[in-house]
Amino acid sequence: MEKTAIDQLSEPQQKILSFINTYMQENDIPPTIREIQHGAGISSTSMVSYHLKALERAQLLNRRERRSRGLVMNEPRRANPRDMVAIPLVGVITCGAEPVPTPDADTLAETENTVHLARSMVGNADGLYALEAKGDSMIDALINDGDIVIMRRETEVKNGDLAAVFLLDRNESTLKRVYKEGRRLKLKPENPTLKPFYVDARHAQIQGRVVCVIRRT
Amino acid sequence: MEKTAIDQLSEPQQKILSFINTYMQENDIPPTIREIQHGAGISSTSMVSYHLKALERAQLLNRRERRSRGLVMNEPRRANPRDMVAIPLVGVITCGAEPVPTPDADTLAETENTVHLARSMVGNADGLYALEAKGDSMIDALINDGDIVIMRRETEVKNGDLAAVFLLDRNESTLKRVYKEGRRLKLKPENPTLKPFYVDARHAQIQGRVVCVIRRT
DNA sequence: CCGTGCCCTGAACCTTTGTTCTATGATATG
DNA sequence: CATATCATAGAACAAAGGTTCAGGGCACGG
Repeated sequence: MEKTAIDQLSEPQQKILSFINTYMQENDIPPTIREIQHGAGISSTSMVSYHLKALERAQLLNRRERRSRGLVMNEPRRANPRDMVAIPLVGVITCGAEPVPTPDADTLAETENTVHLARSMVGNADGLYALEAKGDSMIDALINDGDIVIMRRETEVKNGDLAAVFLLDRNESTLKRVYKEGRRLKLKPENPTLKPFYVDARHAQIQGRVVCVIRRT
Repeated sequence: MEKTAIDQLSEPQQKILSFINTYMQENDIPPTIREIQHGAGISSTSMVSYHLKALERAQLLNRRERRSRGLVMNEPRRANPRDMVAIPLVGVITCGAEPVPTPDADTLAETENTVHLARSMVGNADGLYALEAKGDSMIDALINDGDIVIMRRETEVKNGDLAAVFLLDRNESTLKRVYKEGRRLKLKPENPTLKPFYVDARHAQIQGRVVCVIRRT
């Protein structure tokens, strides 16, 4: 029974809470005491302060003392909103031929198409870019036409990582799980019904690691 | 050549920009002028103001006049941070037997595991829940062990939607593209190398629509 | 040499904003 | 009834915070 009884808050407190929420929706930053006062129809700043203390006791928000706009909402349902990453959608993976494009700074700057993901899904944003899969050729990586592949530009990967590998002798790139085995690489399709195969490590070049695959339907 | 040349900003301006970014990462709200002053090692508030004006001209940020913490970052790479959805991870899709769990309000409230996605990826948050795929049995839907499937609870779907269908006669559920054809349903595996098959519409029950599939590696 | 465009200093000014204090009812609580 | 406790009003204070101004140095091209 110790859950925060959001329903049995006094009416002004409910008003304050909902005002704060809509305000933050619109402005991205918390309101000031006086903005709350007017927005929630409270008569004085001291009353706002009074109610805020109550809401703080009820664990519905925290405050940073004496900082302007020092409200911090306690909403477990909402992740840290800053934790979103925009990933540039820089190109297309086609039949496997031609190297998967690895973008440079210029192409990144020109990209207007982006994919948004929570940072918790992809970690650090450095070197991330997104590719759209075209055609059925990536089927052995369980990737379908239209899927979005999130890549991180890297030249080395750990054993078992799913990576984009450019095969010099075939002049094509492919997405496979990579394992170093002496001076050759074992490339294992993501599709468990298919067999792995092997290439000379000197004829393969790691282009990036697959961080995430997304299929929108 | 009219692109915002982020590289040729003066050193103090770069410092200010990067300070604002780290500050907002940590605190969720923009810094004050004086916080910038100290954080970026600027000698006076007027200098901060001066540089902020320059950055504003360069379209790198906007300001709300005379509002405390009135900075608004202009980062095309960052979406509206409020547009993130937390989706409860309610269960597991196993071998296909037993219905895919469709959560009720209670189980939703108890969920502590959530998947965060940009609203732009999934649309409305209503009825969304997430399932983790276990085993290789979903291979014909191009879904692998460990993949996260984002579902929206629905009982009707449009032709061609990827949906979870519970087959009464086999007592199992499966993810397939669904097409109505008279009084039977065509169920088409997501894997283009496999053939579709047909079931009597009265023996099939739509449980939800697949909104998105996510593979983290 | 002079204007122009930066970058900078130091200070002052005034609004915004968080906090606090006193006084006043209303409502129980014994 | 006396006395806590809660909700409220109004005002004032002090600190935080945004803005502005007068002035100085430095480089560079006319």
